[in-house]
Amino acid sequence: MDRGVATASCTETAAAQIRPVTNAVESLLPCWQCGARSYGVCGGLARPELPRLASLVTVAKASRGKIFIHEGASAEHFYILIQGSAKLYKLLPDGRRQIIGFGYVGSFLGLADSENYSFSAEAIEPMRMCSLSRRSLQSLLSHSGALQQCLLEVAIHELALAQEHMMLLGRKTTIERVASFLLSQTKCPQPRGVLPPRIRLPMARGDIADYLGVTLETICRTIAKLAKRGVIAIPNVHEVVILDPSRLAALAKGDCA
Amino acid sequence: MDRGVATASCTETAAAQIRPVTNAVESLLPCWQCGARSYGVCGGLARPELPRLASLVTVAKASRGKIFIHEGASAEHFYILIQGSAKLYKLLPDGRRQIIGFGYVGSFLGLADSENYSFSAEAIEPMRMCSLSRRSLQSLLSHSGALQQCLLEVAIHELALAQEHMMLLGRKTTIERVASFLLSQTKCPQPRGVLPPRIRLPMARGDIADYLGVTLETICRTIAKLAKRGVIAIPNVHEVVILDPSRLAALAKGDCA
DNA sequence: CGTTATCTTGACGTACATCAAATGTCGTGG
DNA sequence: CCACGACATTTGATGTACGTCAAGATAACG
Repeated sequence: MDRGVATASCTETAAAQIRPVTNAVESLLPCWQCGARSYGVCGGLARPELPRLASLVTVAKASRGKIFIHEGASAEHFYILIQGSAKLYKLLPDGRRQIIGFGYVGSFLGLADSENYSFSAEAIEPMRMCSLSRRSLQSLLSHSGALQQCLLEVAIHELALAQEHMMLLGRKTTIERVASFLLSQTKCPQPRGVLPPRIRLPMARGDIADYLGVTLETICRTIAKLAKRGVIAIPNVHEVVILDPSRLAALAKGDCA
Repeated sequence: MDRGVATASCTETAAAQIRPVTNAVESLLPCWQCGARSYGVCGGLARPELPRLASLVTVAKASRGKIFIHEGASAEHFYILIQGSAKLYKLLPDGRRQIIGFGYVGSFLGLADSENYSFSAEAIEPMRMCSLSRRSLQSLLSHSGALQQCLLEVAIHELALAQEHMMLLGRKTTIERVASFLLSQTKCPQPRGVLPPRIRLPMARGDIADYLGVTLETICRTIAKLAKRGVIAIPNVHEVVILDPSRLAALAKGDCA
C-alpha cells in the first residue's frame, strides 16, 4: 500500500542522494531514532506515514540559552527535539520560576490547550529540533489516526509524569526530591556506551532547584550529603555516579530516613 | 445506525419508560449537560456519536468515602462523573498523600499511561458516574476520530492544569496557594442559581491541605487570615464568599504581599 | 589567561510543621 | 427532640527544615 514514493534512505552517510525529496526524508531520520526510544511521538508511527510528516517538517537549531517557546505567545509551532536538551518553565510576575520538565531527544514540545503557549522553553545545550506548524500538525492529525493515537499516548504519559512531580513538589522532603530526580534521570537518553549508573546532568544546579521546588543552595547541600553518605559520587559538576541504586530508590520513595 | 439493543435503564425517576432505546439516550443526557460546561469529553461529541457511547456505558453510584479507583490496580474502567465530586490522589509508602486534582460533573477519570492506575480516586460526596470498560473505550476510539480528538483535548487541558499546579506547589507561598485554589474553584460547576462570588467547597480542610501541599492547620490559619483581611467571608465551613475578587487574584499571582 | 558565571559551604532567620487542646458539626439512637 | 459520641475544624505554643545572605572556590568562555 505504500509504494515507493522514495521513502527510505535513512543514514547520515547517505547524504549523496540525488532526488530532492531526499532532504525531507533525511530530516525525518532522527524521528526513527527517537522511535527507538520509549516515548517519542514518531515512535508510534508506521512507515507509510513518515513521508507526509517529513514533508511538513523543517529542522531548526538553537544555541545554549535560546528561548524558543515563549509563555503567552501565540502557539504557532510544535517541536520534536532531535539533539540536545531543553528546560520548560513557567514564571510568576516577580520572577519566581518553576521548571515543569526537561526535554530530551524524542520529546514533543509545544502542546497547549489554548491558542497560546502556557510555558516557555529554553535550550540547555546546543539543540536541533524538527519544527512543525500548527496547521501542519492539524492536517497530519486529521489524516492519520495513528498519529492522533500516538499524540494521545504522549499527552497521557506527560500527564502521569506531571502527577508524579506534583507528589514530589507537594509532599517529599529535599533529600527525597533529589533522589527521585537522580533516579528519573537514569531513564533519560544517555550518551551511548556509558554504563547505566553514570548519569549526565546537562542542566545547572539552579535549574535542578527550580525543577524540585527548592533553592540552589539546598540542592548543593543535598547532593553533597548524598555523596558523603556514599550513595552517589560526583566526578564532576555535570555527572553523577550512582553507587547504591537500591538505597537511592528507597530514599526517593521516603521508605527510610 | 444503532438500533435498539435494549441497553441499559438509567434514570431513577423515569424508570417507567416504554421504548428501550429511550433509556440509553437518557443515560447519556448528562453528557450533554457536561458538554454545556467547558471540558467534558462528551461535550465535543457530535449527536450521531452519542448513541454508540450510550450503548457501552453503565451508570454506577458511589457513596461518600467510596474509593472507586485504586492506585496500582489494573485499569479496567474509565469513568465520567455525572453527579457529585471526587478527589484523586497518590500516596507515599508512609502515608503522605498528595491530591493531584478534584473531579466534578463532566470530568473524565481513569486515564493511565500503563496497564495500571497511577492514582486513587475517592468520592467526596454521594456520586454518580458513567462507567466504561477499557475495551469499550478502545473500540469507541478506533471508530470515532472525534472522540479521539476530544480525549486528546481533555488530556492536554489536564496537562496544562497539572503544570499550573506544579508552579503552585513548587513556588507559591501558602497564602498564594489558597488564593489560587479559591479562584480555581470559581471555575468549577456550581449549584444553579447561586451568584458567582459564593463558592462551594465539598472537600474537607485536610483535602485542601493535601491538594496544596501544606498542613491542615496551615489551611485553617490562612483561610482565617484572608477572612480577617476582608478578602473573603466564611458563612459556613463548606462555603466561601469572595468579597474582593481582584485582590484575591493579585494574591494568587503573588503580585502583592 | 583573565573575566565572569556557576558552584560550594557557612551563619543566621523565618515560614511552615508539629504537638496539643478547645470548640464546633453532624449523625445516631434513646 | 435532645443527648451522646465521633470526627472535623480552629487556635495556640513551640520546633525545625529550608530559605536568605554572604563569601570563597571552581569551572566556563572568549
